[in-house]
Amino acid sequence: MVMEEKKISSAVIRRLPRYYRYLGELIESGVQRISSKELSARMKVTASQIRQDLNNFGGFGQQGYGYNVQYLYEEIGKILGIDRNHNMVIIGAGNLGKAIVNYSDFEKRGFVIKGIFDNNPKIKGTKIRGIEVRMMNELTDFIKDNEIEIVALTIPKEAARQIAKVVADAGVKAIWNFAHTDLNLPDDVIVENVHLSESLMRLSYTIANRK
Amino acid sequence: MVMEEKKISSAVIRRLPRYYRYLGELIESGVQRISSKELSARMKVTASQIRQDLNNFGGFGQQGYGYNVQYLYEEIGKILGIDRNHNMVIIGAGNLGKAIVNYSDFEKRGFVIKGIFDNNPKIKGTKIRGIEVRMMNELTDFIKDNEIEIVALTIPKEAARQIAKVVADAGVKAIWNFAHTDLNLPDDVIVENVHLSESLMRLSYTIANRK
DNA sequence: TAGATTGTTAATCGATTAACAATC
DNA sequence: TAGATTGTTAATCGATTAACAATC
Repeated sequence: MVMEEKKISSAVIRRLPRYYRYLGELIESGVQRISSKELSARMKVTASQIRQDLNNFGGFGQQGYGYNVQYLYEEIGKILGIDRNHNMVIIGAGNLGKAIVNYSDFEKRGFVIKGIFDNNPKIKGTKIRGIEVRMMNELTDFIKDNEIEIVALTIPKEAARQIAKVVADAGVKAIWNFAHTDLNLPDDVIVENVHLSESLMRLSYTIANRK
Repeated sequence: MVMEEKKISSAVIRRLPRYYRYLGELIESGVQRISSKELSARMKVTASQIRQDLNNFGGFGQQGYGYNVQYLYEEIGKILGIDRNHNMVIIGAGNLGKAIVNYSDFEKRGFVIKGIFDNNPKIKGTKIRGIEVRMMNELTDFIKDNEIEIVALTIPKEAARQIAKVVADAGVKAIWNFAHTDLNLPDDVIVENVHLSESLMRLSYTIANRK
């Protein structure tokens, strides 16, 4: 019997990491159980939405009680795939690349930075948080040898479009794209975009159009 | 007679900067006119959506012809509020703050970085792209004296929550928040979040759950 | 047991897509 | 004029909210 997988909407997926973050903070402050109503007040969403969202993945709560914070936190972690490690490389050792390398929380969540790549020979062999900076000609072999799943692109858009193809061919599963361009790649390569200039323009729109 | 302003949905606003980016690239490649059909093919959205989105703001096209690329680009720029300058300060002179300061495209779009603030006395008075690093005690006066509209927060979450209140009181219009927390501020302060860890978790979700 | 709160169905609301008359 | 393509209304689709029976 073939399981008919219910398709989870991207609206739900967008909210999951936020639930995870709030649950993490609840754990830190020693809260052990929470109702959808109380969580909804903190997060400024409806309790109904929380229950609907969670029930896409199964019933994690208990009638009359609410949700066990620790348990729900772990379950959402599993759903998000951060219950295991993901090997990652950063391409572009500029400020943005360095910022990602130095942000230790990613590693805590299982995103292990195995290498940093740049095209500037002057910084070849230098280290950022103990991780060696390598040149681009090593990239394809490095991806294969180190089972790299994720590539973060913090380089200009023209280079990003070109390198994206290279790393897709090398077999990475996903690209975390900070370049100000869309990447046209085969469907089996996941692309998650962080378009900072678009974010800033949305902010500007809101300034310009608020009552 | 009071104008009944039609509320623009956030889904539309999210797409506007992307239209703007594509139109900019069309201008660079010398394209002078484009139909919604052709643009839809490039952007991988429906032509119907493009026409609906644009018609929230007025009729920019011409039947039988399509849209004048330059004109539409400028009109969307006006809608996004980037037809004028916005003074900005960056709080946090770490790698992420530096990345923003050094990314010259923001300035090209009218986001003028007037100051950089940090709490590390060792870098007081140093310059990043010619802009002086100042200490936090100068912040409130600086915001008022320089008509700062936007504050980018690239500092840890605890500091971000505290400084957000300070700059809101100082009268900034909007906060571009890179800290891994939500900011609870009065409704008249606009907050645009860039939660990198949430972006990375969505990517991880997609890896874990793809067919 | 009584009260609380979930899981889930139904109702509503909003966004996207389709269709086509208007018109350049 | 004939062809192309917009602007806009109508139809569809999907997401959010409300309601409530199930149950801890």
